Amino acid sequence: MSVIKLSEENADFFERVYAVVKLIPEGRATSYGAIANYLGAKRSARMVGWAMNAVHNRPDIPAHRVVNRMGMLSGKMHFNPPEAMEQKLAKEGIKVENDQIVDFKTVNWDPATELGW
DNA sequence: GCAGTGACGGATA
DNA sequence: GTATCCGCCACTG
Repeated sequence: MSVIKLSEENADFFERVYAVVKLIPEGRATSYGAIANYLGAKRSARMVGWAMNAVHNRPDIPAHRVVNRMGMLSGKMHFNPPEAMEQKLAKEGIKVENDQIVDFKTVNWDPATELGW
C-alpha cells in the first residue's frame, strides 16, 4: 500500500500472476519465464519477479513454487525467513539442494502446457 | 531528469 | 559447451 504504487494495468498483471501461481499443484514448481509466457509477456520475465516482490501482501500465494529457469531458489532471500522457501518445497516433496531444485525438469509445471494454452 | 538496479531469459561470442 | 552481454519494464536513489 504505502510502499507499492500500482497503476490499474499493473495491478491486473499482478492478479494474473497470482492466479497462475495459485494454480500450481503441490509438489510442482514453475519458472518466471513460464508464467510470463502464459501471460503473453515472455520478454518480461523480470516483471513476473517484480510481481512476486509484492506477494508479501498476498499470504495465499505459494511463491516458493516459483523459481527461475534453472530451478534455482533465486528469491529465497526475500522470504521470511529465507529458509522457509526450501522448507515448504521439501515438505511438498520437492527436493532442494544447494538452493536449487533437484531434477527440476521433473517437477516443472508449465501453465501454458498444463492448463492448455 | 538521469542512471543504476532487479525473485529473469534468451542470444551471441 | 561455456561465458558474457543485452533486453525487458518498473522502481529507487
